[in-house]
Amino acid sequence: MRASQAMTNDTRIRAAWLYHVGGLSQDEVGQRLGLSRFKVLRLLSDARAAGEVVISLDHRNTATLALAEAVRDKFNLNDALVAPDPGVGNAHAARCAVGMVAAHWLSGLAASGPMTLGVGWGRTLSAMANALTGLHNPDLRIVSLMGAMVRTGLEGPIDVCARIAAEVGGQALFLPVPFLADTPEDAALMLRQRLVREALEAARSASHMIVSVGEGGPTALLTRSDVVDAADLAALDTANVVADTTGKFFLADGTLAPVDLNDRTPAIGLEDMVRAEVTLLAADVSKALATRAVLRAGFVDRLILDEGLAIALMEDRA
Amino acid sequence: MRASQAMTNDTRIRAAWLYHVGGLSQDEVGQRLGLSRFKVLRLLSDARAAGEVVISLDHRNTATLALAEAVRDKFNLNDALVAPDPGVGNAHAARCAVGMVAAHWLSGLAASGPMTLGVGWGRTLSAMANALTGLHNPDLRIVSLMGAMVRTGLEGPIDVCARIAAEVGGQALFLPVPFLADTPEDAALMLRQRLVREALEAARSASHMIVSVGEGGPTALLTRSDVVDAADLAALDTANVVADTTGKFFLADGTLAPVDLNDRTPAIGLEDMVRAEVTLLAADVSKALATRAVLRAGFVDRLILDEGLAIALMEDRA
DNA sequence: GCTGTAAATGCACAATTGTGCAATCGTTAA
DNA sequence: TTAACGATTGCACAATTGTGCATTTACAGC
Repeated sequence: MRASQAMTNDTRIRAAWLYHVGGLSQDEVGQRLGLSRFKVLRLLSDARAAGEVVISLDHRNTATLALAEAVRDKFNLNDALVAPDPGVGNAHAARCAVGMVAAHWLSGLAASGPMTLGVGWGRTLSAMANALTGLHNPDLRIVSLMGAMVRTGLEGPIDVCARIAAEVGGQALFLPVPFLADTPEDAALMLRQRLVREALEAARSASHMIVSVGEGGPTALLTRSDVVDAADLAALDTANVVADTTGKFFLADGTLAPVDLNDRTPAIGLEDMVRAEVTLLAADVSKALATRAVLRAGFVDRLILDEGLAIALMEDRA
Repeated sequence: MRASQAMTNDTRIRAAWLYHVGGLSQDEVGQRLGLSRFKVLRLLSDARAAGEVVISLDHRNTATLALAEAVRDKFNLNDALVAPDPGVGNAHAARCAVGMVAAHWLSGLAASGPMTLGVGWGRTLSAMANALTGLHNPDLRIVSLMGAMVRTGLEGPIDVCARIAAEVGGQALFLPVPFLADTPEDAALMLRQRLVREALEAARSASHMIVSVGEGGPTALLTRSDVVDAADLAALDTANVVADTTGKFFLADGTLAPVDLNDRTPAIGLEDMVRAEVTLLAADVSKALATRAVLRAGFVDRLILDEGLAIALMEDRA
């Protein structure tokens, strides 16, 4: 956010309308609003960053439809959606693409009737929240499936959950516990708290869950968020953990890793995920190994991924 | 649509992704897809025209919120929504703006549960169909409130109805009669046909209706669509008709005009509109007179209009 | 095969948009 | 009051995007 405090949202929104709807040039917008062209330029990119301007686009083309079908069959899924290759090798673009497709799918799913939706966290889910538009359902309950991080940006469990709820006009529920407890006993104790149990109950009863896959390794977002310390990191490494979702760490064969971290994350259990209809978001080829591991765990019903990752998975690469 | 037949949607969609999601320049997109920059340029504008790329933006700013409240109070409405001024004086931009706000409102309204939605026709409703995205509700029934035009573009009753239904994944129902019958008796006869009665029944039972306001005068879309002939036009003129909706022609004071045209348009009746929750779309200051007339008729619950028209209405202009 | 017509393409040029950087403004701390 | 710092602004220039028009291509009718 570059704009000054004095420059209210109003100017930004007005500029965005003049530009995008009215089709005026930035120069003309500037004249009309009494601003320099440069100010308008910056206002417009702020508006995009603030999510006041959302572009959504069709993703159905024969290549991705065929890929989706192939992925669905290969991994025995109910459904698979493939976002077209955004053309740049970077993971950020892949996350945007997957987020956009996921947002569109969610709009269709959650359009009607009351529903409890469990959500994970991460940059891909954050991208989905960004792309979410048009969905408005006050009877939607968005519940975070795991504890909170102390310091994150827009990607933490609470942030993702709250942003989705705000956009759809529904209710947000958080699990009021830290993402990671110091000991398994502490984690269990936290989950026994009355207020926590209430939220946990809601999370467990979610009919649909949307989670994303983490790499579990030292480069993953999780391990870079001050959540796991050096000792835990070493434990993950020696145990050969390759993936994580919803506070669970997995080995390449899809089994839960024998690390005590798995008992120290106060969150819903695997059995809850088996019960619900789980949609996994996976963006970027770098997630190939991790995605395969989570899929092997057997609780995923629907996979939304980008074209590059889909191809990698089909070719048994990386 | 400029693209050749051989150039499938695939290329267009792929180009749009590379450009909008991937952030590549048109040149880079061209290289990657083996096309010239110019081809890409045209592909992109086709994609926008085809509704494959939809941009939606926030419209809430203090100025329009205040205006909306003022309009609501002045005309005793349940609700009013004001789209920000798109900055160019032309009516097309105003229609886009109103369409966008209407689409967003509709997404919220029709997100959940089964519902029958009656729709009118015209360029503003067409703009709404264009801007509609994210709404997916197979239990939605879209029914046209009036007969069909023989020759229109994307704005005719059938087209608007079908496009909305296609976008939301719902069912479309048409009134299988011409917009205008030769005599009142013919109109009545048509409405007695079994198949027509069925559709009419659905239209009458619609809980919500979205219609737009026509000017009724010689410059209006209706009078330019080959529907009304010279004699009818003269009748409208001498009767001082200033507005029309849903096949009804109104005088400035909001009463039905004493012209036989009002008995020759096979459509739902005024009493049906009183029963339902009616949303009126009105775009551009040129509709000020007509809008006021329709509002006086007393069946409108919600008004969605653009800033310019709202100001004109508040100032009792035109 | 030939020809006329319309669509599609590519190009030169015009307009718009984006970027790095230096100048300016405002604010805080000495 | 001044020094110092960061945020904001505007500018020159670079890159990208859009347009009118001439040229090529595709194709239907003869």
